[in-house]
Amino acid sequence: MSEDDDNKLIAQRREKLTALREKGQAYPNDFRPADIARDLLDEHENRAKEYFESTEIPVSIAGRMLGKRVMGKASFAHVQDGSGKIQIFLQQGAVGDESYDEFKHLDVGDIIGVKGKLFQTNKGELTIKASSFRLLTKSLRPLPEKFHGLTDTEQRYRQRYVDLIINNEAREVFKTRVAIVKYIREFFNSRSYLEVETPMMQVIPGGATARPFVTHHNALDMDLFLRIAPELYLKRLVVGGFDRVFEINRNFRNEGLSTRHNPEFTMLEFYQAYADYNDFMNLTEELLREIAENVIGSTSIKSADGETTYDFSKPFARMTMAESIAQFNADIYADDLNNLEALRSIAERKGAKVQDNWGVGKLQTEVFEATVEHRLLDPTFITAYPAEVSPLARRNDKDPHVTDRFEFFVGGREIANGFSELNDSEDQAARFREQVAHLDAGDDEAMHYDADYVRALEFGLPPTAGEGIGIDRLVMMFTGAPSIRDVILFPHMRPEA
RNA sequence: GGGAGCGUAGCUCAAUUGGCAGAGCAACCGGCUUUUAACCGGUAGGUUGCGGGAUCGUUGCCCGCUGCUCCCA
Repeated sequence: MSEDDDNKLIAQRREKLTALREKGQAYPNDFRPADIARDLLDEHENRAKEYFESTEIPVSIAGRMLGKRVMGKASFAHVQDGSGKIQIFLQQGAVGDESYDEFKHLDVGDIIGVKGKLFQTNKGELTIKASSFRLLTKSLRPLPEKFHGLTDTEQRYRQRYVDLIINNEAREVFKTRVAIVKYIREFFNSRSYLEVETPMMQVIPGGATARPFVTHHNALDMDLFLRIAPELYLKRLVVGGFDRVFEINRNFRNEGLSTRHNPEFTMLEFYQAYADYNDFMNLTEELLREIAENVIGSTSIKSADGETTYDFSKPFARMTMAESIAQFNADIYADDLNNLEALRSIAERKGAKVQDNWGVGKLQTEVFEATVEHRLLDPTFITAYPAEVSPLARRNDKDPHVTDRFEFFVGGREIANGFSELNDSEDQAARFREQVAHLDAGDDEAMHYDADYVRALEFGLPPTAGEGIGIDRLVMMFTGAPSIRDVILFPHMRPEA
């Protein structure tokens, strides 16, 4: 945007600011509110009107003035602070002629401090009857209209500060996000997990299959990659003896933008020694049900379009990938899922991607993603992912072609991915070599060979379960947000103009 | 990367077949001492996203660019 986009409205307010400067300090910082709106409302909202006539409750508050209503010699407005908003009432006789005249010339959006006492209006609203007020910060830019608010999605994302000032729902979504993250942190802390931080800049981008961002370290004159996952570092910590660790932090993936993809997003990953993927399905179920009950306040979660609800109260469904394909595709025979030729024609028929060098496991996964994933509405665990698409997961004892892995779905979207960790260093080395072959064949999402990680495994990773949960998608699900941009404060946008 | 739609006053939106670009809110002036989308009267506010083209004439038609939204890969 240009530096000079002033219009007449802004020019008028600049004139008011100039007048303020001439009178003294235009940006004072010596007002200290003793109260916040939410506490005043919680404590006094339900009192009888008469209570305030016999009991004087002196209060002071500071915040942004919204909804100014001047009616001759008396005025109402609301003051919004970080906790909420409360109404103020000014009478010319109470604040004085000069001060009242100043109030009449305040603009909606100005930040003020108010002192007074509580009372209840005839309409029953708890209100501060002002004895005095002060302009603390002049607002130069007009806010969006009070009734419709700011609806333009582009401006809501680019100027999130305006969105937060004016749209209560936006504020609530982000407060819910904070509450969910806080709940998760306490959930793991109370189970003796250590919260750790691992590198954002990695020499070898590992732990997931995705294209990384590249950056450059000048002093070392070498390229570094922004991490696509913390997984391999967290498991190194389990090798080091931290039996239970978790990290909530940013990942970066160099992919397209969509309603479900932001180039940087927040991931929860957690690892526990002497546990397996079944233990983690149980733990996940416990965590999500508790978030629904304690943060959202309901185990039936509304979909983004409001037309469906997802039930978190009953046990989450669990089935293998092969079972789920059979369940949603009456025309696919179970035996064909293990026959490369048959599977290839099924995949083509179902509109899934097919490449010549793909094996049974990859093709099964493509068919699953094309025909099953979007239909998994109520909370569902899908297990037994093919080893071919799970290079870091432990093979199943009975069927080495699949792994002890699950993904978790709600509303047709993947929320979590967990598995018993592959702690056989020789198998891991072989799987890395397989990935490198894909990499050499031109698959720029395939994994690199991480020799230090294999070395760590050679020291001995105890039997361990691990899992990642995408926090942004989790918050979308719990808040019914249609786009990931609604749950990220400052989502990535192309530059303006 | 491909397709469709959108971009008009600070905000929310109009503008008939291509014929003077308008309303509500916000702002400014005036009135009003319990309003809450306050109310009443008046005033002012525009490079119609950017650039080109066709036309006597464009917000509207054509081309290019740009940002956003949705769908697809």
